Amino acid sequence: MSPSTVSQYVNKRYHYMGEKTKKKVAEAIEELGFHPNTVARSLKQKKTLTIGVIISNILHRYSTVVSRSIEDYCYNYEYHTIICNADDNPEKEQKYVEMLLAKQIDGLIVVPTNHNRELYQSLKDRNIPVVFLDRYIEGLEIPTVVVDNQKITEQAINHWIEAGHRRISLITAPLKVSTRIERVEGYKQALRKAELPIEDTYLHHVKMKDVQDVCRQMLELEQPPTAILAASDLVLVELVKFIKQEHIQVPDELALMVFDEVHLAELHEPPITTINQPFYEMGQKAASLLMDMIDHKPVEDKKYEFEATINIRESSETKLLNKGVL
Amino acid sequence: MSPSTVSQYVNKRYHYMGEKTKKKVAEAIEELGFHPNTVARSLKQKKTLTIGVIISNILHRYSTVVSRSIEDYCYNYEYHTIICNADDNPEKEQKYVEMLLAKQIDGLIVVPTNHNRELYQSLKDRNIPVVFLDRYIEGLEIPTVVVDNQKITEQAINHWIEAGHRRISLITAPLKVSTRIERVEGYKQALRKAELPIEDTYLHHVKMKDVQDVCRQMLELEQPPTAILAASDLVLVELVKFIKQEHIQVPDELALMVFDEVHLAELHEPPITTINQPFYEMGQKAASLLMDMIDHKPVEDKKYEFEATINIRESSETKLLNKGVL
DNA sequence: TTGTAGGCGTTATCAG
DNA sequence: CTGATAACGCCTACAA
Repeated sequence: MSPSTVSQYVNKRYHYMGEKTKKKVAEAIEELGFHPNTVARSLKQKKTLTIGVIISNILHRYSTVVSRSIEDYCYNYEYHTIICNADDNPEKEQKYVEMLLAKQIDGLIVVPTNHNRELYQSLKDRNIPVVFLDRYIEGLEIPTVVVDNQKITEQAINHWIEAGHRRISLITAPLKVSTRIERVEGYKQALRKAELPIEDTYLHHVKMKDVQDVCRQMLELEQPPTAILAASDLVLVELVKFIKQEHIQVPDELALMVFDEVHLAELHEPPITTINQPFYEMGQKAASLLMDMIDHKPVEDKKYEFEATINIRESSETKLLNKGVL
Repeated sequence: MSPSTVSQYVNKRYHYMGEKTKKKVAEAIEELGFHPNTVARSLKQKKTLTIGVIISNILHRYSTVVSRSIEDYCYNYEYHTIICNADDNPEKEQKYVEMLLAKQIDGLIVVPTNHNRELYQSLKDRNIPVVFLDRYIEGLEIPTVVVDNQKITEQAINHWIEAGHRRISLITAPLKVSTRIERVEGYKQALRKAELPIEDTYLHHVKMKDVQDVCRQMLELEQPPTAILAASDLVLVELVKFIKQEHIQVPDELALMVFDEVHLAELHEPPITTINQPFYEMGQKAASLLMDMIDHKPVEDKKYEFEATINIRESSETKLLNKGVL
């Protein structure tokens, strides 16, 4: 009984193999507790049946959804995923990319930090199948699965403008990635179209540790905002801490909205309006695009845009305007 | 310039190598864009510098903490982690174990589903370094990092008994694992010591989708409970939904406590008392034990117990007893 | 100090 | 239908 015969058997290429041979092999495998070695197989076949996923920051709830979605998709295709958390750190991102490539992964899904253009370009040059998720990087010709952040933000702000709000704030993390920049753009666009002024005092892009500070600054303004849009669940956590501490009434004194559905929003008193991005579907799409690239099927290098929706709850529906402390 | 010279260089074994040789190698590497192939290296060295982590259910907040903790630890040791989510499904758990072994991981950290004894035993027999986390499996001689769930639950229930509560409820997921069984035991023990009756109507181990139902059942009792301990964040979510729906006043009508710190608890109105398990430290410990096993250092096959603590907040501090609707 | 040869476990190819 | 052989890319001896 030769290695190659066993190999045939293990890989179910035994159309013709003699019954007794099959049986003998099966018995031997059982008896010796033989388990094929994926590493050797990968070396020979130059395929690992594994993809890498680099998440920007696992603390965001949506990261969990995305990684879960991709894993689910791969599970059905007998592909495996290695999930890495770059922690919003370009160096860590680079290290992980190199590690994953050294491990000969067949493809890569990245929520890019946006500070590694050369790295991204080199992936492209090396012909590594790559799909970006959530964030678009200008001029790189890499398929990217995103939401139209500008549009949905404009809609959200419009909702408030139509309800009579005139002093609307947006708080986001630092503007390092397209997602946040587009949200700011949508915010400005909505104000512009309504011919409202764009006040620096209402528009903040700060680190999480500074969110409560800018809230306090706004609270002390002569004309504090009557509504705040939090650009992520992490911003919301800080915002809610502040609101509780200051005993601010939502929505009467201050209206709220937040990007991404989290339990904290749904179960807050009052429930908080959320902007929902279909991250599960987006993860599936990214995985499916990547599989196509790996199989050398043609894939367009473009933005694959998904629709976000606003789930209106009590927190954004101010009843009596111009009565707020903020 | 031969492969071995390059290998020496890449592995930094160039104490004696001639300066010009070093330079030549470095240049060649740069020019050809050479990247060592981990797969081939692993095959030769029979070491992948990778460990597998199997999480029971990624929906629990603590799973995120644990996987993050292990990843952090490994990052410093140049080890990589492959994280798998068994979804509380023993079959999935088994499939992942086999996959990870086929990938020749050097060790395994598992939050076991407890329905794969044979599998666990076979790992032991095959001499695969394994560490269990959060859940203890009787009679397997595998190092296990846990919290003393019985003790901390007893303390928590005692806190309420001392405050005058007489009708205390515990809601947990089905009793498939040691963690939950121990919590029930601690609950019973506290009641027994206080010579209070153990009522089936107050003690529930049900699936998440049934949590609201048992809450409703309890609400309709002649003597509804005055306090409920939720045995996980997932139970809490269901419980809070119910409480909001029924407009139950916490803590005046019903006192609350929950296992595991989550934003929902901290930021709930009123803030919810949490039982905090040091999962980050536990993850670090599990990783460090595993590394020791991989390095063939002696590791005791025992329970490594960590202390949980109770973070008392408003939700558990009923002011006026025996006034509740529950 | 550098180069050569053999082997890690698997599979593809081709001869028996 | 089955088995021998080479090769995947790297590393370790050992030889030069």
